[in-house]
Amino acid sequence: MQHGFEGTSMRTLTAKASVNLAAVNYHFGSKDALIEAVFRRRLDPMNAARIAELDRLEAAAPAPSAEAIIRVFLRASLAMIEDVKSGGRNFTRLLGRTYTEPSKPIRALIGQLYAPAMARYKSAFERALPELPKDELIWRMHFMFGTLAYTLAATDTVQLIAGCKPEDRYDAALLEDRLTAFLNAGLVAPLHGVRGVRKAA
Amino acid sequence: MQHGFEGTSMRTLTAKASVNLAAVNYHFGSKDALIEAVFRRRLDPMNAARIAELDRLEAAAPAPSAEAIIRVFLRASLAMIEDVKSGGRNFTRLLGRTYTEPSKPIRALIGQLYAPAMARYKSAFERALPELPKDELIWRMHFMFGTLAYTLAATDTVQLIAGCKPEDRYDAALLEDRLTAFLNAGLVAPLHGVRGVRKAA
DNA sequence: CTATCCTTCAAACGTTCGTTTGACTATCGG
DNA sequence: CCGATAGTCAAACGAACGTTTGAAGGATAG
Repeated sequence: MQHGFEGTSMRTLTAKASVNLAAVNYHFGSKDALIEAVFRRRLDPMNAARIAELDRLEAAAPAPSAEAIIRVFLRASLAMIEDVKSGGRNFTRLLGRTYTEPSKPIRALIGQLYAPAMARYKSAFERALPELPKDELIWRMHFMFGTLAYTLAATDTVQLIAGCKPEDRYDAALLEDRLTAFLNAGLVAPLHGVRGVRKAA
Repeated sequence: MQHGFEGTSMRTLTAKASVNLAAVNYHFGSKDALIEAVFRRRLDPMNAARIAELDRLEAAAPAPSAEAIIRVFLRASLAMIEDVKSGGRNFTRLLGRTYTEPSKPIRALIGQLYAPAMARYKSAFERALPELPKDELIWRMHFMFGTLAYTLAATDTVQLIAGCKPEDRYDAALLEDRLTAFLNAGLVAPLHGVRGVRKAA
C-alpha cells in the first residue's frame, strides 16, 4: 500500500513480517504468486458476499431499486475498511490502488475476480433502469466503480487538496450513505445535455 | 504509465527516448527530479487554464450553476486526452494513476500543484450550492475528483469488467457530457438517507 | 531409533537498479 | 584560431533486487 507492488522488496516485506526471506519462495513460489494469493484471499470472499447480498435482495423484493442495488454493491467493499484483522484500510488502499495498476498479470487477475459480480450487477441495474441505454449504463457503472475505487485508495493527499481535516475518520456506515446518495443520483441522472445519445435503448 | 514510476528504469526510459543514460542525471539531477519536471510541465498550465476558465465563467455570469462549474473543471483535464503531442491519453493515465500513488514526494507535489485550483472551485461550488453543508460538499468534491481520476487512469481492465467494447474510443466532448451529467446529479443530490447529516450548513 | 519428509535459515547467485566518472566532442565569444 | 563552456557518451560503481542453494532443525510413521 505504501510503496506499490514493484516498489516493495521481499526483504523489507519479510523483515516486517518477521519471517525468513526464502520462506516466501518456498511457500508461494514467487513474489507475483504471493500478491495473487493476497488478493484472492480477500477478493474471492468479498465478491461472493456481494453476489449473495444481491441474491438476497432480489429474493426479498422482485425488482429492487437502483439505490438498493448500489447500497449492497458498496457494502461489500466498505465492509473491508472496518475489518481490521483482514488488513482494514490498508488493504482497501492497496486494492483501490491496484484497480489502476497497469501491470498485466495483476490486471488480468483483478478483472477475472470481479467479472462474475460485475455481470450480475449489470443485469440487475438493467432491470432497475430499463429506460437507460445500455452503453450509458456501462459508462455510469464505470464512473461508479471509479468513485468507489478512488475513495478506497484515497490517501490523505487529495483530502488535503479538498481541505478536509484528518479528524474525519472513515466511518463505513456514513460513507455508505454518502456514496449511495451521490452515486444513485448520478446513475439515474437525466440524459439531456449528453450530445449524440439517443434517449431510449 | 505502463509500469509505474518505480517500475520504470532509467535504462529503458532513455533507450525508448533514444538518449544517453547519463543525460538525465546531467540535465535533471535525478530520476525524482525528472518525474517532477514531467508533471510540472503539464499540470501547471492545466491548472492555470482551469482557474482562468472559471474566472471567465464568473465574469460572464455572476452566479454560474454547479453544472457549468463542473463542466469547466472537467474540461481542463479532458482536453489533455486529445492533446496528442503532450502525451495524450498516455499522460492522463499516468496522471490518474499518480493520484493514488502513495509515494511521499510525488504526493506532496501533486497536492501542491492542485491546491490553488481546488480552493477556487470549492468556493465557487459553495456559492452555487449554498444549502449544501460544507463537509458534505468536500466529500462530494472528493467523489467527483475520484471519478475523474479513475476515468483518466482507466486501463482496458475495468472496462472489460463492465463488458465495454474496445471500439468505444475516448471522445473528450462526449466524455465531458457524460461525466458532467453524472457528477452534477451526484453533487446536487438530496441529502435524505444520509445518516447523521444535518440538513443545512 | 531410524528414515523420511517438511520447513527454516544464512549465505550466495546473477541481474538490474540509479548514479557517477572521466574522456571526448561540439559550440562560440573574443 | 583558441580557450572555455556545455553537452554527450561508454564504462563502471556500489547497492538492492528476486531467487536459489545446501546445510541444519524438527516432526512423525514404522
